[in-house]
Amino acid sequence: MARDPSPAGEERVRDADRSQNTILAAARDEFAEYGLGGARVDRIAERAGLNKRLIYYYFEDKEKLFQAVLEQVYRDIRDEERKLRLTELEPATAVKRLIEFTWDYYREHPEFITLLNSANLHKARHLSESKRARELNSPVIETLAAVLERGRKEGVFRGGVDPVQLYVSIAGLAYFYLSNSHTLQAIFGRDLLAPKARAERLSHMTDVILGYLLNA
Amino acid sequence: MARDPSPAGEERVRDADRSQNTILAAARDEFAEYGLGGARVDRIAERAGLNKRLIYYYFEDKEKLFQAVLEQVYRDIRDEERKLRLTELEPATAVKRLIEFTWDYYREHPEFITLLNSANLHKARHLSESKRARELNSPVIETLAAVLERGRKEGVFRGGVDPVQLYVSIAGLAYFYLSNSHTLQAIFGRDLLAPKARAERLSHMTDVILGYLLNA
Amino acid sequence: MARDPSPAGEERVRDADRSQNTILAAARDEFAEYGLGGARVDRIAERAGLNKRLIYYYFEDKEKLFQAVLEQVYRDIRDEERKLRLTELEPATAVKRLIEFTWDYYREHPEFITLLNSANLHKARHLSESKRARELNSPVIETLAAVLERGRKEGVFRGGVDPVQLYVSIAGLAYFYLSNSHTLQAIFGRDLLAPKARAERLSHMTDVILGYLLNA
Amino acid sequence: MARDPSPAGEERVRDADRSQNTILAAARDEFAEYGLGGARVDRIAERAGLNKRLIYYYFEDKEKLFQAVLEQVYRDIRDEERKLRLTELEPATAVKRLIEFTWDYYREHPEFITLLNSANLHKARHLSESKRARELNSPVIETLAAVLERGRKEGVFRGGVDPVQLYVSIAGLAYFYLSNSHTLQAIFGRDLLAPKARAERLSHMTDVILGYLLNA
DNA sequence: GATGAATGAGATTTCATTCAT
DNA sequence: TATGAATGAAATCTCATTCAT
Repeated sequence: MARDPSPAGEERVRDADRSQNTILAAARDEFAEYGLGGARVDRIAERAGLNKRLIYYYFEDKEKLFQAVLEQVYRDIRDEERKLRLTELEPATAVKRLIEFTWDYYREHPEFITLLNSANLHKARHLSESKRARELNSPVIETLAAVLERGRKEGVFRGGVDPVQLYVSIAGLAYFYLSNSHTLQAIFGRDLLAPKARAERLSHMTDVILGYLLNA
Repeated sequence: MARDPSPAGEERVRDADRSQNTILAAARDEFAEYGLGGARVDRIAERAGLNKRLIYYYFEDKEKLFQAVLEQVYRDIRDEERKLRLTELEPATAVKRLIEFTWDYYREHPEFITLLNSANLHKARHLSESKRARELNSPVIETLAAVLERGRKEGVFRGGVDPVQLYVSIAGLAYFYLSNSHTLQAIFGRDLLAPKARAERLSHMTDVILGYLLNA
Repeated sequence: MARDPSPAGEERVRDADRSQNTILAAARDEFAEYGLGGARVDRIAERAGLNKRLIYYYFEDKEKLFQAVLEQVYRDIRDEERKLRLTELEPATAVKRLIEFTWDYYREHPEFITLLNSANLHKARHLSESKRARELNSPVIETLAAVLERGRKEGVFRGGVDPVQLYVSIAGLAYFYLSNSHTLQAIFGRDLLAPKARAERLSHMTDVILGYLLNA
Repeated sequence: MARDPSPAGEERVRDADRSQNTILAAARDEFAEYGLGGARVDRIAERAGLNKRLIYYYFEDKEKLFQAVLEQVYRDIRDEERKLRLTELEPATAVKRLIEFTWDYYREHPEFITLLNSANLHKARHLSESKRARELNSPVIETLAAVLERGRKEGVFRGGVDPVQLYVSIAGLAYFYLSNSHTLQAIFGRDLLAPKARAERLSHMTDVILGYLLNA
């Protein structure tokens, strides 16, 4: 039986897809490391092992590529958040789980933090111009609302807590520590990313949020 | 009597100082708006209304200028922190005061936030190379330690609270909300900087921190 | 009866011809709009609704395509000129007819003008390399010679008029006005292509040529 | 007496002026030879013997440079036209003088022709955007009007001749022959720029215009 | 005959920096 | 102290063309 030299249509498509994804991953790393302004298209091509021209072929220009990267990293975190299944846990456990998840995700995806900072430096123009911005809303907000409500009903949580505010607070406690770890270290002289320091931070964050939420 | 075309020594020095400060302010705005990578030396000169060459004359190169800007904005916030006089207040009031100060300062100095983000994107290299990094340590840490200790002694605060962790947490609650306001708005569709939203955020932050600190 | 997926030979040939003509028309428009240097192969493919590769398949490269376009537009005008039948008219009427034809043809085929300008910018290299250049000679020259001779014999036209010079003059009177209408308009502030202005130009051209030719 | 190493202020200014003029001349030649689309900024810098960056320093970008070139060549021809002093001549001599001038100027400045063609290919956008477009109006129009009027009064010229139409016609007779000399040659097989052919063309043009203008 | 993916060379433009005074 | 002119290196992006079916 002879080898078929012409691949099926789907396979051809997959090649284009693969190239696009390779570029996307390379771009994500480059943008994360240098920011939008400091990123170099040449370096992205090099990282991807693909011709620079192909980047323009698929993504039009640097700005659009950045937008594509942003959409991608948001989709990634949302996918993970969707897997959390917080409603199946006790309210306090659910909140603890969310704090841990947030902390771990940010730690394991430092690119997410720098990319978000870059996006905000540009006033999130790349997101507001995105047609998919709608889909990027966090699925956690709704689950967290349910968790808070259940906790309140069961008498363990205080009432009147806005789930968006709480979500932002949890994020903020983790984000600031990790995003600014270099300046904090330069100024305080502590190694904030040493295992012990990291454990202490997570513990502190949990104390703060639960200390606030739990009824005495 | 002939006009003297060359100003006296002191005057020249004062001019030099003024030029330096003008450049510094222009650079701060430019770096804040575009980040280190996106900032343009030409634009800084234009903002300052001074010749580009002067920038190199006084600050050697773009990186050193960025470093000078960073040191300056840190000195500015530390100066303000020093005016807080938290020890003169009741512990809970002192903490509330610190939260409000942090929130207001970040709000009124958005350039501080973007500059810090830029510094961290570059792994705070500009700070660690600075000879004045030592002076940039926050005077609040020590005062906050005293406040926490007094609160604990008076029985109003829980014990075992690390002042650095708390300081970072307060900063984080404010910083993340303001730094990421553009992406948050693009995704949640809320205007986070409307007066009402701002008041709610400050109120929530205070609730979280005091809820955590105060004994029942 | 099974569907035949491959069209019959003749059909395929007809498809090929059609594709070639589609490309040719698209290329003519593109070259006319942007010149040889400014034309984009991508845009030609887009205009033709065909794959870019086909252009190379049929025409080898951009230069050869331009050459093919040039030959085509010359063939087109020569075909129209052949339909004029000037010898069947009175000499003065024949000349008037030629002036009107020239004016109308240039007006209705602005692409002819810009293509000729492009060809001349490149020193007509695309024509001199063409094997069909011979066929591009105007059939009008000979008829015009006959018309002039008859007019002279009948005593209505002056003698000693070179038909090529006259042909070029008629063309020039129309061509310059239309080719340079944009700059003329920018400078004189008149709208040269308004109906009234157009009628005046044709009238003037006829006056000039007949004023020159006709005996008193 | 020591050489003064610092040139006077005016001399410094002249250096910048000289650079600008050098660039302008180089750009004029390049644009004339290759058109706007085909011109290369690199080649302009090379022709000028100056750093490519300087072109952007003085002229912002390629389009603005083209605009500056256009303004310049228009100013040049207008300056020459102003020197004509047609009103001092007999009407018929004045018109002959204008025809000769137009013919000679176009012959000696082939760049003017190709630049105008380029400008028109771009719909004279570079002129209409120019603030100096007003100044580019030909001074000849008014003088020609006076000449025509005087000729009519003296009974040598026909009446009712629009000076703009006549100006355009004279230009057209010369322009078309020279602008399209390459295609004409490729098609007619004549060398249109040989001395004899040139003399014949000028003679023919004069015959046409005066044949039209002069009363019998 | 027809096509989407890919590429190398080169285009315009940008930018930090230095020169010359 | 201050400045306009000038530059080399490198950035983004373009374009005609070819590859692989």
